[in-house]
Amino acid sequence: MQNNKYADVVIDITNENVDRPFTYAVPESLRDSARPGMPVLVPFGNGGRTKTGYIIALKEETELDPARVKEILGPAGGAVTAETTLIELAVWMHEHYGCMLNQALRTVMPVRNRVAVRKSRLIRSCLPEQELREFAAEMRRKHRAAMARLAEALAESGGSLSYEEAGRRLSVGITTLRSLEKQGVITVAEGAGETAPLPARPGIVLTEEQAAAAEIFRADLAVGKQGKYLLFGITGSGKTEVYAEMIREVLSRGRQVILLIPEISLTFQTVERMRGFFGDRVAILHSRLSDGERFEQFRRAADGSADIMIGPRSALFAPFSDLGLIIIDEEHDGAYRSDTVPCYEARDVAEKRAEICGASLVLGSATPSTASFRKAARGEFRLLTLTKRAVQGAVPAEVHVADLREELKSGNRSVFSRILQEKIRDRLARKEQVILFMNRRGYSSFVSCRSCGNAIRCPHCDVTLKLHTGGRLMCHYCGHTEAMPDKCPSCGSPYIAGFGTGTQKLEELTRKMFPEAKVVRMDADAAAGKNAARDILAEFAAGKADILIGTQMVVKGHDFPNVTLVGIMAADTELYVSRYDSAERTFQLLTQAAGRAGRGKRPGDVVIQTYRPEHYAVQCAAAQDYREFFRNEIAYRETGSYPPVMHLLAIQLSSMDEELLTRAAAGYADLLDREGQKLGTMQIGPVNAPVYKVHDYFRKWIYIKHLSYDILVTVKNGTETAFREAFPRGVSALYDFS
DNA sequence: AGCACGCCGACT
DNA sequence: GTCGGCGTGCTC
Repeated sequence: MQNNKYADVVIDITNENVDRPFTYAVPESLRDSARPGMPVLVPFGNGGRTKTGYIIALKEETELDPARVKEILGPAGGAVTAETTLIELAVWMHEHYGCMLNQALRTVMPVRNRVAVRKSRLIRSCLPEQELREFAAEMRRKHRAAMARLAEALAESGGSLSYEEAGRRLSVGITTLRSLEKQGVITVAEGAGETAPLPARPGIVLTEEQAAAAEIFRADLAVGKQGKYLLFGITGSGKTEVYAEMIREVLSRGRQVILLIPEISLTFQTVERMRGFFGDRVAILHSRLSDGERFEQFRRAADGSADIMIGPRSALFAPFSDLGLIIIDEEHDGAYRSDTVPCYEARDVAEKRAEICGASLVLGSATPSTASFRKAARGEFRLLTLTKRAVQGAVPAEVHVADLREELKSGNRSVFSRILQEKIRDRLARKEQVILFMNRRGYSSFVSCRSCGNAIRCPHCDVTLKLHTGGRLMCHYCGHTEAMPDKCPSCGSPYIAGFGTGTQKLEELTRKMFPEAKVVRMDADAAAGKNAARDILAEFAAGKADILIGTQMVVKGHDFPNVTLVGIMAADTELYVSRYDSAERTFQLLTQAAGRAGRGKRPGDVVIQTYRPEHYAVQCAAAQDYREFFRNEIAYRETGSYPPVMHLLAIQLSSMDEELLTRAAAGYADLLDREGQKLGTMQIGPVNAPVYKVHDYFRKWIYIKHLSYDILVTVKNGTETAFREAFPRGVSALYDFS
């Protein structure tokens, strides 16, 4: 039976009117190769213009008048045919996120033209090229350290080591080892080698806990069960080794694996270790690959020359033919949420893809998202726990909370609490290192006039300008800069000054307070300047500086064994942001920052400075008690009817015309009200976005809540068209479900 | 999204 | 008289 005469093709045009399949005839030349998931060129419209489309189904007949059916012109270049399972996934995304079919298809197509235009162009952060170079440098350092350890071991063993012994010393896999042997660096003892071909057995020894977690997974696989797991393991408990063991199990059954990581640059270590374990069977995606390089990585997944795809959320769509496992590392990370249409959450899409493909799902974190931990608590995910540090002798840091209100009362007006000052002095005396974490870059948080109180604002955004060193004022939302004026623009008074503290001012204050210390700073400004990120971090890692000051950038991933003190200067900035998940974000940040101290064998200290020491996010982070945090947080979500207890549809309306936006938002709210009456939704808004104007665009939000996710999708689909008809231009709407 | 078809104002 | 405005309507 030749079921391929006609094809259902979704045209790549983003418009509701054409958001459906069109039937085309498959030409003789494509009868063999046409498959669902294939990108094709087709004539479309009265003008017969050529458009790209995606075959989503093949069929033998059509009810259309044959004279009206046009023929596919040929395959569209530059893309790999998607797996049929990915088409199913795209259809699900279309329904689940209320986006158009072509948008969903574009998202799952293995290679497409880059369209990743951020909807809010925030300040450029650390340059990716620099990040990559920095990682390369870090890897070289790690390699050197490993070689030193190995040399020591070799000397002890009299020159030859078994693979297993060498692997244990180095904490690496056999593939690495083989290449070392080739280079003549090591000699492997007779008969000690592993004979198994790929997948290579990772040359690691699991701790009891790690082995137990891996064994639960293995036992499920052995009886053909594709489970969903939450691997909840404290910082340093060795989740990566467990992943490696799980991956090995799945590969040995001839199936493929996707490993998602939040950002390649910050988890370079994980990537390198996986490459060490599994060698050239690993394909890697990252943001700096050219289209051709991306294409190559996806092609390797499609043609079977790679079994493991590691990358950010787009790696989720790797075109594997028999996907057996999806792992999401650091599953709580915000980078797993797409900020372009469709605004999908990689965790949820991964769960769906795993279901479609009959694959297992593993989410891993030291601070699981409230949503995932709730699923584990309700038995939807199997909870696997790692409670002990894998490194022998590593001690968890001791956490101190400094109440900044008390400091002020006692007359301490500096940004350093007394306990932090004391501990910094102690570390300087002991030649140990310190990280100071400050969540605000720039010099001052705003500049205002002492005479009239006027604060200088960005002309394009609804925020104050931040003072940076060199007398420039900068907008952290749109990047606008201007010179610091010498008198108040509104009253002419010369008494204008910066208030509040940013990283640059903190650097200055630190130098003043600890003149003997060598201080370096690492934030978006420093990383973009001539002192590139890698130089700063390399300098610090090499012990050439005593104190590192930085934003989030310094919190993630980096491992500095000589750091025994972390100071979190203002732990509560996030808590003042009106988002239902700000406590969760605060807790995660504090826990992660605390994890930077005491990575080695020396005991570490963390000082959390805050105006809200009583807040449970601060308390639980200080006590390093995730479960207690979860209990508090889920209770808060229940009382506020927030996700994951109820589902939330956030509709963002934006326009350059404020008056039009106000009318459109009111009109949309009416529509939603009428629709919602029938369906029993809760509605909030329209309200102005927390930052009302960005880049000259005004933004308003409308929130809809309901216990049923599907009801929210129904509401969206039932009102969108009417809204577009009422306000055809000048206002854009963005839909975000959670 | 585009492009065609279709009914009303100021220009060669 | 015709060139051209952009309001509906359709695209396999």
